Amino acid sequence: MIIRIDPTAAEPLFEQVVFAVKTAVARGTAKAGDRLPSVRELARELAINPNTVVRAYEALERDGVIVRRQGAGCFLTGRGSDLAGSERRKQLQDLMRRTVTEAFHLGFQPEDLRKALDQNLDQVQFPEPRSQS
Amino acid sequence: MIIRIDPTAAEPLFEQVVFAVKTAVARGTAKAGDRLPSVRELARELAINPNTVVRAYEALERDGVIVRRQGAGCFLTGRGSDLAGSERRKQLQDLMRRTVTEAFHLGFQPEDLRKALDQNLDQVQFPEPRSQS
Amino acid sequence: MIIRIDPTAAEPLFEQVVFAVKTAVARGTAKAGDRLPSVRELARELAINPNTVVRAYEALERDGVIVRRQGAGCFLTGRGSDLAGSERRKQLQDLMRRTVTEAFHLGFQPEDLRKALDQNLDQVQFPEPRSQS
Amino acid sequence: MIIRIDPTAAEPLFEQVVFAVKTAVARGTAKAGDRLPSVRELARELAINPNTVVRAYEALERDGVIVRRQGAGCFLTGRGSDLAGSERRKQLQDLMRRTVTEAFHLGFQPEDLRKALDQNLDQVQFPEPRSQS
DNA sequence: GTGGTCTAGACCACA
DNA sequence: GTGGTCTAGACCACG
Repeated sequence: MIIRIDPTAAEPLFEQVVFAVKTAVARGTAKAGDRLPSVRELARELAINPNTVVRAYEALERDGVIVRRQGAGCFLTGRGSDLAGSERRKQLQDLMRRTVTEAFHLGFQPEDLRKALDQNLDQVQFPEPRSQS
Repeated sequence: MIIRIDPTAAEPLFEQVVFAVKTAVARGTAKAGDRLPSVRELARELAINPNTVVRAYEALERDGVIVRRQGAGCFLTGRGSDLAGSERRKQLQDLMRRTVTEAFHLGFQPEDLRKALDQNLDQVQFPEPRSQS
Repeated sequence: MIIRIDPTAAEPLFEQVVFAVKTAVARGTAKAGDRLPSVRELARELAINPNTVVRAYEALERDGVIVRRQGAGCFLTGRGSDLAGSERRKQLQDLMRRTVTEAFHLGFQPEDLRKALDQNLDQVQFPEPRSQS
Repeated sequence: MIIRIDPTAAEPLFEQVVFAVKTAVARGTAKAGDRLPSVRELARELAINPNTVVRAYEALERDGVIVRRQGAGCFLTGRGSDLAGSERRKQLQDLMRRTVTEAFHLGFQPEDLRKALDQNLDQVQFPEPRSQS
């Protein structure tokens, strides 16, 4: 898995790592069961503090994206959010509401948003929808 | 203008205020020229420190949403963003990429995102697209 | 980077800091990637309150001159302004109109202004104009 | 003399009035000896508080642009700054240094500044230069 | 009355 | 250690 971060960006480094891993999973670059680089290894690669990597992995485990197995390393789970349905729904709403509001203030029109959404959807490998449920 | 915040939320108080104002503008609840509550007034209403409101209003002015006029008050501008086209474009991409990635990890499908987008677009009063100018 | 301020001047302290940093960048005394003094350090040096430095750094970040990175420090970007062309143009006009008008009332002649402009241009390290890109 | 102000601008109203008068003088729209509108009259015209006009006229008198004669009104002087030579010089330098520095950070090149200066000089009616002195 | 600036001092998040 | 947020309270400038 290739993880790249921009040390000059305003976003905290550990969040950049978290987002990079999530992006890799979403794009299909990494799959369930894959092993993440060790904390020390990734810290060296990215030239950042190991504590920063630890914090990123903690956040990823909290979000259910990885599991940390003592001594063995960190592994990608089959993306599973263990949130209740109502909470999941609310999170999507919050994300989209924020995006739409900010885009409005940037002067975009509905069509711009729909186009941007479709472009980003194209880059993500969604799983086969489970017929019902 | 009604502004509500949640003091228990993780999001900083001043950012909650910023977003509340932006939402009000986007929904058409507040229009260009409208005056915002005074710093002291809003601070009292929300039971927060006046300086926190000041920071929120500063951020809103930075984003071109309001102007602050000493002695007179703070007013909605109605102007859009002053950013260059390339920067605007990049910001929309970042917003949408983040939303799509997070939604993927929450287990949503493309259709869920399209539906959520449309629902949120319905609540926003977009300006008439200017054909020329 | 040497930053000096005059506590007796009418100009707000944080604006003096902002201008001092911008001047250092313009003169080539400080370059992209350079780290600014930490908030506490500069506050101690200038014998002002840390919050005043924070306000200055916030303004510099708003203007795209620096990025502030939590836990790491503040760094010069080297990026230019993100403003749209029309807004950039307007700001230059406003600056120059103000200068010409005030100089007129100070009794200067056009030649004095041209000379003053050239003298100041000499002290600034302008980037190579990019022919393409 | 036509004086117009923009109540939505960030610049304080009284400063806008001051600058409008100075601009009128510089452009030759108003000449030495001309009488300014009375405080009440201008306040009514601009729909602003009379105290704001009073403050503007005080500032103009302080700058030597007008004289206020009890009972008779305010009159334009033949633009005369009573500053010492060194102080005059310093003020021009400060104005130009500020303009050049800000323009640099807006991404302009020396040629842009020279052009902007010449454009603004063209609109100002400079007096015949006194041969020596 | 309004916002603008500054100080003082606290606690938290990031590297 | 760094910056980020929040509180408390002062005094000044503008309308």
